[in-house]
Order: sequence, then structure tokens, then C-alpha cells
Amino acid sequence: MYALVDCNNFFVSCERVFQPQLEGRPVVVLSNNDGCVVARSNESKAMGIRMGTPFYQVKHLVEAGRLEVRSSNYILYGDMSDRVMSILADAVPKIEIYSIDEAFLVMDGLDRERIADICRKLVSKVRKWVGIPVSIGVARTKTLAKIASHFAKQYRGYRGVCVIDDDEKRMKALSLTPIGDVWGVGRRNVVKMQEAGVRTAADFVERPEVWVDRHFAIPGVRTWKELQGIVCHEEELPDKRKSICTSRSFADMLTDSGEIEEKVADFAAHCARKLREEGTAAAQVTTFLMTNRFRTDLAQYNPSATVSLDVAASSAQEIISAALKAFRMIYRPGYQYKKAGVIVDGIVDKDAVQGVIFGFDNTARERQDVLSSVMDAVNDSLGLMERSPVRPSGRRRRHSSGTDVIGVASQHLGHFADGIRSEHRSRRYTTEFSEILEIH
DNA sequence: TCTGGGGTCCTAGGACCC
DNA sequence: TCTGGGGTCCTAGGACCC
Repeated sequence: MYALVDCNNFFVSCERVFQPQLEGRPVVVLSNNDGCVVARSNESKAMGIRMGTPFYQVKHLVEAGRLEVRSSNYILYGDMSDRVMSILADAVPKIEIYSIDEAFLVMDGLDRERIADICRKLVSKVRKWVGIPVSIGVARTKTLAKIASHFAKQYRGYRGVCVIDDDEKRMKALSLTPIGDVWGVGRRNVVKMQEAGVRTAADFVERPEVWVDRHFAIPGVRTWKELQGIVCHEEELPDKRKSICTSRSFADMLTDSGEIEEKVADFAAHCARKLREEGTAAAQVTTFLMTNRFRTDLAQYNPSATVSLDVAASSAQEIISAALKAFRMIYRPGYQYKKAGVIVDGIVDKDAVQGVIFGFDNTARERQDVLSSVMDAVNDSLGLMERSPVRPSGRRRRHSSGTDVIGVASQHLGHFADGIRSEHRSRRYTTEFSEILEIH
């Protein structure tokens, strides 16, 4: 059996722990740049505010005193997530952290009564110790556990825990679940489903497998099986990431090559730092630029270019130099750029790289690696730290937040967050000590 | 006026090989 | 004029997730 633990309205709940006056009030938390709504309290959901709503569309509610708003505070959320996850990890033999606010608990070898009991205790323990409300759904497959957690969240009678452990409960749950609420069925496929007369998860499982295969291919068949209790999503996600991306929208549109170049260098340095934290190196570096897609009155240009490295690298110098090379291949004056980013992929273990290097430029590379590790040490002790939000393996890692104090000259140090709106951010209650250190 | 960021997997089609 | 067949690898783009 799998138990899916899902933090209710996670970002809002984190804010409420330290600002109890938000309790019972309609609250939303915004994305980076104060762009869109990414988390809502039950009260703001009830007001009809949808996920992803641009903030300017609900700003009048804030001004009228009918809605509370906070900018996202990922350092706080990451730290709160770690606290929740460590309680969960202590309670069961195996945990798979799926996202910043969700984890699957593998409940192998426990009898049903005990599972329900453990889950109920976890709900109250997390609430009591961290202050975050969670819901838990239990079932044979992850897809069904997701559905169970929806019920646990939706109906008070479950008191936070819903178990689907026989066919009768399963079919009842499926018939009450709109097909679009099923894990793995996204917006595009909902349309196709509805056109075919499939409205609920129960409608879907009644269709023959060949029909599902024809219209929705392998991912569709997996979901179809999972809904019937046949496990398809079993394996844990691999430990190492296959790509790392750092990108940001700018508060204002930028035109100047030099100004964008500094951002790109910063993004590249951030990617390189993450590679080193994971003990990996990347063989490809991609830089992309985007104009403002919402300004249809302006010329659009969304180029990207990829530079391949001879030898996979993780030093700031090498990644930045490749990212800037790609940037110079695509930058064209005359456009107003709204966003840029750097993606590194072709990721391999650092050890594997060292094994295959011989020859003339080995020394230079070694020196850059040494320099990078010294920079990391300085930034670790003086910079502001942030916890990694997601690691599929459940292993916790610390991540730099980008407020480095030392870097490569092409970066715009200390200005990583410049030009990003964050007008309603709360304090970093649980990690502020390091910020104080930084000031001194 | 104002519209996020970071991932994964799958598939179709092209390049290339014998 | 006629113009094979089968395999692998890579990549871009689509769909999905939170």
C-alpha cells in the first residue's frame, strides 16, 4: 500500500504558522515576480480565485481588504518542508519525496488497521510539531492514493485520512472523481476524454485497453491500470537530475545586450553551483531568451542555442563561458526581452568525467575545479542558504539561494534577485539567523 | 500596465548505418 | 523509368506534474 501525504494549501499554511492572523482569512501566495497566484487558502478558493490567476486580476480584492496576499518565500517553504518530511521519514520504512509538499510513504508489511492508525497519528503529529495541516490518502497504487487524498482533504469526516482498500470503495471513489482530477490526465487530454463521453474516472476504466492505447498511448494505459489497482508507477525516480534549469522573468523588459548578459552569467553560475552540489557535471549548455508573449503588439523572438563542451564541466567559469557563447549566437538587438534562462544537460557523475580526462588541458581544469570549490566554501559561509525543494530520493540537500558574495566577473553579484518583484514577502522566520550573519 | 519556474517522460521524425 | 529494408541514436516538441 502507498500513503500519499499532501500538505494542505502548503505555501499559505507556511505563512499562517508565523502569522496566525491569516487563519480563517482568504489568502493567496504569488509566484516569482509577484506574477500569478500559486497557492490559495480554502477561503480564497471559495471566492473563485483559480490557480495561476494573474495577480493584477485580483489586486482590487487586496486593496478592498477582502484578500490577503504574500510574495513567495521559498527559503521559508523549503525549511518547513524539511521539517514535515523528517517527521514522515521517521515514521515509516520508506519515503519517496515527490514535491515540496507531497510524499509517498511505502507501507509494505503493515496490516491495514495499523496503516490507518499510523496515518492518523502522523496527521496530528505534523500539525502539532510543525503547524502544517496535511491530508493522507492510502491505496494500492499511487494514482489511487492521490484520489484518496482528495477525499481526505475534501470531507471533514475522514479527519485527514482516507483509505481505499477494497473494490467497492475504489469504484465509489472513481465514480465521484471527474476525469480531469486524475493524476496524469492533463488539460489537453481532458478535452479528448470529454469528446469521447468520458466524464469520470469510472467511465475511463470501463473503456477497453485497446481504446485507451489508441487514444492516449503508453501514459494513458498506465493511468488506466493504476486506477484498477495494478501498479505501474513503482520505481523511484533516479537520484540525479538529468537537466538543471535556472531562469527568471524580468520585472521590466530589457533590450541592452550587456544587461541581459549579466543575468545569463548569473543563471549559468547558479546552474554550475547546483551541479557541484550534486557531484555532477554537464556536457551541454543551452541559453534561451524570450520576449513578452502577452504583448502581441510587440515583435516576438524566442531563440535558444546549445553549446556542447568537449568534456563535461561544473566550474562556474566553464559553464558561464559556454552560456555566454550561446547567448551571443542568439541575441538580436531591437527586441524587448522579458525572460532568459540557462539549461545544463548531458549530466554525468563528476567522477566519471575525471576518469576519461588525460592530456594537455587537465591541469587547467583541475585548477578551475579547485577555484570553484573555494568559491563554494566562501559562499557557503557568507551567503544565504536555501534548502532544495525537491529531491526524488528524499535525500536532503542544501542549495544556494543565489545571493553569492563571490563569483566570476561577468556575473552581477548580489543582484540575482534584482528586477524581480517581491513586494509582499514575509520574513524568513526559520532561517533568518544566516541573514543576520550576512549583514554583519 | 500587470501574466512563474523547474522538472520528467514519451513520441515522431530525421540522420545515419549496414 | 525504375529507386530496399531494418535498425539505432538523437533531438525537438508535446504533455504532464507540482
